[in-house]
Amino acid sequence: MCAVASNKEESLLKSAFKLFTEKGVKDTSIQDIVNDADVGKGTFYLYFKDKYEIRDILIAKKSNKLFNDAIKSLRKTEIKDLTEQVIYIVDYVIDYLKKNPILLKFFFKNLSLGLYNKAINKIYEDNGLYENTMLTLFLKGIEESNLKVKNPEVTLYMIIELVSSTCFNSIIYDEPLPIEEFKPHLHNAIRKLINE
Amino acid sequence: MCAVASNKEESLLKSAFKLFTEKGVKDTSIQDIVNDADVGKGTFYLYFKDKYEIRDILIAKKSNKLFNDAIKSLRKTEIKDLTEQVIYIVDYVIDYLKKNPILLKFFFKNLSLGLYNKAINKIYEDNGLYENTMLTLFLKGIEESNLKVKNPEVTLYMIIELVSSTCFNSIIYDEPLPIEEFKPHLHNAIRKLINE
Amino acid sequence: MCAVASNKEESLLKSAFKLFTEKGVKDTSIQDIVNDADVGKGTFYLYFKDKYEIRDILIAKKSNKLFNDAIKSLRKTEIKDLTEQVIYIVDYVIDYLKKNPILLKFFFKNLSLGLYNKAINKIYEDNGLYENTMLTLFLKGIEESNLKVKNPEVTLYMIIELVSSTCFNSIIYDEPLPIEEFKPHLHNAIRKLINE
Amino acid sequence: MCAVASNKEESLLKSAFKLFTEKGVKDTSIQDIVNDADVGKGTFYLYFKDKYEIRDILIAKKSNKLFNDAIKSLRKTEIKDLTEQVIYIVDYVIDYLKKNPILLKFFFKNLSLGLYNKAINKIYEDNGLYENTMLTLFLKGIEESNLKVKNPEVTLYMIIELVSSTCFNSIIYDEPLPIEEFKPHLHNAIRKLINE
DNA sequence: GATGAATGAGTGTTCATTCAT
DNA sequence: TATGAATGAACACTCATTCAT
Repeated sequence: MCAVASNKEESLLKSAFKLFTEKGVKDTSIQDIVNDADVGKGTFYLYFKDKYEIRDILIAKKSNKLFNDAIKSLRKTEIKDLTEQVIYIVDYVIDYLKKNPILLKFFFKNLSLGLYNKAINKIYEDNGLYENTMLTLFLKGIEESNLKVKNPEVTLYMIIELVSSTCFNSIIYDEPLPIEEFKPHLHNAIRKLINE
Repeated sequence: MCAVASNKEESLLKSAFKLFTEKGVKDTSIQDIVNDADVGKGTFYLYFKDKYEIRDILIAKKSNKLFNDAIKSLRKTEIKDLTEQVIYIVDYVIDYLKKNPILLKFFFKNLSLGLYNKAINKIYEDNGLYENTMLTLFLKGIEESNLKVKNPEVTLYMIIELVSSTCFNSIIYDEPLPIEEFKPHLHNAIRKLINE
Repeated sequence: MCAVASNKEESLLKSAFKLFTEKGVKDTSIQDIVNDADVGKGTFYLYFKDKYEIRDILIAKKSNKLFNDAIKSLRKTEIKDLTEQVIYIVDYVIDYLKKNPILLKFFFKNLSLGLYNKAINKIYEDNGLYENTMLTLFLKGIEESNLKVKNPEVTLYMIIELVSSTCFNSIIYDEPLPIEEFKPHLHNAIRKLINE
Repeated sequence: MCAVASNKEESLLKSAFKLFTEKGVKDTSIQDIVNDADVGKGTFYLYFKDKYEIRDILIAKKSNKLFNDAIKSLRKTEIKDLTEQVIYIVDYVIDYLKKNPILLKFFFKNLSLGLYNKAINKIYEDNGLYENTMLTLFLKGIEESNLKVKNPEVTLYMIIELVSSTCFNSIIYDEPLPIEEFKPHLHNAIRKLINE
């Protein structure tokens, strides 16, 4: 009776995610996806325009979930300082991705974490996924604290880009340092970027 | 007298670069390259393993040239402060890419500016391209100055990743700000990251 | 009281005609037709075997209407000479198709005007559309006049084939002459073919 | 040493013709053609743009050959009267097609005999196939005779269209008459159309 | 070293048709 | 009667790679 997402659509998303993270988007064909989902090829086109639409939907859903989880977890702590809150979330995400390097590769190979990506944002909006973003958290945090951040959007943007572009190499290749050694530098950099 | 790269190889590199920046790597076939270079298709395989090898070689060569040019230009100025030297180079590169957005796309869509990328670094080494890197400049600069930078490699790495990941969107999409408005924030961030 | 064609069937015929003349038969899918008719896909198969059945029905109905209109219009004139009557009808049809080149393409690309086409004639019979054909007009005309036409069916057949095969190129491509310049030659040819 | 048409290209043309006449152009896929020709699928695209290019080439070649043969045969006769020459050629073509109804279908289903078709004419020109056309024969014939034909191009055009559109049904379906019974009517019609 | 004809696995996409509801 | 989700065979077309010359 209740509105359930079609089984087939769900299967396709599941299989696509599995294959994308296993073999990469480029090396996954639509044939692979429908084989794995055990549906007809035409069924794919009933729900998605092409491989890239399903990819973007997956990035939006998965990254939204990850950030929401991070924020939920933050809420359970006593951390009040905004800078430390940001660092907490960054660490939460890093730790999660450290344990899921496949997901890490999937995210980073495909349009960063998507927080500022137009195509992805479109999907967020289409699916009402935008309740608790880092940005709203950050903006509220600045209001509530007595921090003076000149242009908070830009600052957060720089932090996210810095984190995402450095951590990929650090987690995957231990370059320029293994992630655990790199973290303090990153925390330090974040503190400098936030504080005047 | 010295070993000159074969005419054919040179032609292929030239044509590949032209086509990659015109149409993108994905939409350039090996057929396109050999047609433009006016050599046989088999000849391509005499010099390169595949399309991606020629792409990586081009990124290494072109980015090396850009940085060398930036450093040469810096030498002609009177700037002595290391932080300002880094900012000068960053601006030099930004201004260059602003005028060559196609080159920008080519670099950024393909493995960042490549300064810390393994595949690219392999090529640097294979071709002895590593004389005047930003890193040696930076390290020397710190020695000569009385700056206290704890881990200069990591700091420079973070600066480069921050610059490259933010500037692409800024130059191409004016997001989160047009590049000229974004620059002061970037300069500010670089100053914070370098200075204790 | 009498058997009215189902609303759905009527809708499908209407939509199919619209789409066939807009985009051509080949480029119109059954999906297009049922979308336009606002009925379910399965409904199509309730009334028609496939796309080509609906096409043939449309050709039969539309060409029948066009000839009937031509004959009605002829009746309002004072033309008594049979040859001139045939020419009048030919011109009526040409003028109509000149104003509806899309319909022209639809007719001609699909089995001539259908007057002697087996599949189409089958439909004429199935639908009792055969009251006022050119053939009966022509045969009656010969009886009533004192013309000596050896084999009137064959003669009319040749005239119709001549007209239909030449006029398509003339109206659409102005080849070998624009239709208005071509008409006198055609009239002349018809006169020769009818008169001994 | 001498310029031979590639074996593969020749094979493809041969197989395509065989399959087109057996099953029709629409029901022949490129896969069918390359299977029959025993070459790789890519080889097809080395020589032809698509199915329709190979079709048009075949129509041009085959129809050119047929008309040339007809004219050669005419030269061996003593027929001097232009009208009778035209009728001779028409009969030659009809008789040939009567014996090759598959070729007949192939021609007629695809753009008439191609004498006035733009796409086909392009191929004629590209291949220098245009030495002895019916048109040049007809024009010369009129010059040499003392016939008064107002617009010979248009007249010949009408004759060819009349013949081709009527004979198809006559040969294939015996409608409106079997071809041998229809011929006299056709001859008669041709005589009327040529003579003032 | 240099060539380019030949290959065929692989791709994304379409669409007539079925059938459980 | 009416539906439309599901299907999968079929399609045209691409292109990296090979290899005989």
